[in-house]
Amino acid sequence: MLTINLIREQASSVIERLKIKNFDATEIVGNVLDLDRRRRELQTESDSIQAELNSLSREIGSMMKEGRKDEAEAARRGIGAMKDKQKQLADTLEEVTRKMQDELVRLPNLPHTLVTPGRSAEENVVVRSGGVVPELHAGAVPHWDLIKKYDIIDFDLGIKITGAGFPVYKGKGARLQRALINFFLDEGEKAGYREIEPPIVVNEDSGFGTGQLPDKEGQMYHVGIDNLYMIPTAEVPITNIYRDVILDAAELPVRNMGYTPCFRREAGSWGAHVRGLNRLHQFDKVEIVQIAHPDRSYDSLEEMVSHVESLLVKLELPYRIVRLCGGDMSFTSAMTYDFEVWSAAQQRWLEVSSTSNFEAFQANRLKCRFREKGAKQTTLCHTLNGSALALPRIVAALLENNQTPEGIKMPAILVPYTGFALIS
RNA sequence: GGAGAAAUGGCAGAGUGGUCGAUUGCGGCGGUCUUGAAAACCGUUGUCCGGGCGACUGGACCGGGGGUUCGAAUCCCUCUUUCUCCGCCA
Repeated sequence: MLTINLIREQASSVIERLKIKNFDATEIVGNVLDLDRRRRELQTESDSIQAELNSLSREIGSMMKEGRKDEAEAARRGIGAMKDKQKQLADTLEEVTRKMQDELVRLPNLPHTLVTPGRSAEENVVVRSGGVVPELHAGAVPHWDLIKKYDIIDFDLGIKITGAGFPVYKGKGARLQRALINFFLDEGEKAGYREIEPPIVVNEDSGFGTGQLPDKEGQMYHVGIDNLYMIPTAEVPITNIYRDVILDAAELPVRNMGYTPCFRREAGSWGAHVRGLNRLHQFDKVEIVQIAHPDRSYDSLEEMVSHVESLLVKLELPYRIVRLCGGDMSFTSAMTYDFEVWSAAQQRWLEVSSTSNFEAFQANRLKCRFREKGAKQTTLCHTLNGSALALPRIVAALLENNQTPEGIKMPAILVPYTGFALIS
């Protein structure tokens, strides 16, 4: 959510910058400004009547104390009309404030000035790439065939137990999951992230704090009986640690990470290109989260990008890093880097990480602030997060790119974690 | 799941209808003293929204929401959470 101050002070620049995201904000900004003006007028009026009521009540109090009962009674009778007026003003104020909030949450975050315009993923900017695209042997197949051949991931069993999109990992397949999770967490710890094991269901306040609610309600599994949501990413619980928190500037940046399963309903997104591990309802992911000082949040973003990149290098996967164009960015992001690995058997890039700076957009909802030493005022923090990494497509790429007639070779870095060098 | 008790500022803990945003202690910050530190003493110390160039000033908040009243931290309703006892249990 953008701050009202920003809109009040820089309305035209807000509208201009949102055009990069192909969003016409003219009408909403106009409504917000009107409602804001209205809100402040109402508050001024309401406050002054309330002040008068408060002072009258105090007078009545002292009259009672001094035993001037008749005077008190008279004053009491005169107050009714003023009370009604105040009640009405307060109600209107509440309604106008709520309307303004409703408008405000419809505005996407402003893209950073480096973000280029564009309509779709084709217009994303490739920042750099690395790794070597492998030459596959004749008869190489996509991962959905490999997992059957070696009996390491079973979709049919998942369908039996739960439903489509809930795979069962078996034997070396399960061991590979655990190996990757441990590898990612160990690397994260070396990079200065504190490990968190959060709850994987969250309440409504948390869903609102990171922006999943109310908009993306349908994307989350909802446990109706207790009104809890299954997390779509560890970003939700880990970022919400800092909801309603005021940090010291010296603590920034805060670096946390966590492994969790992630649950996504992915309503309506099934079809071609989502076969096998490419899109699931439940998957594993290690997420890194930073809370940063606004002046240094882009340093944090670069640091996170380097960290994610180092993981792909160590896993010896061919990858590229793209900076999303305005049209491909999420509602909440100010700048996003996507990481894609080359899937040799599918002959396409698979997105394995999305690393973003949300600036103060999320922090404003979360009320996550910091205070400079000695300062009276608080300022909104910047929040950032990135996948480091999501497992399924990494597994898909590892299986496909490393397949040989003898079996699937594990990258050297993983062998101590898996306990085997070959899936055969 | 059953019965009872409770929820107040960073923490501890007063306050049961009338200048209470809230006594006090601890912690934090600033100062005096000291070569420095400690101790002692003095001062200061919540958040949010308005008005004002500013000095300053109005309002809200005592777990959340609603109600009674001229007036609510204090009374009533409701939800949530915590604690104690019983039951169950990885």
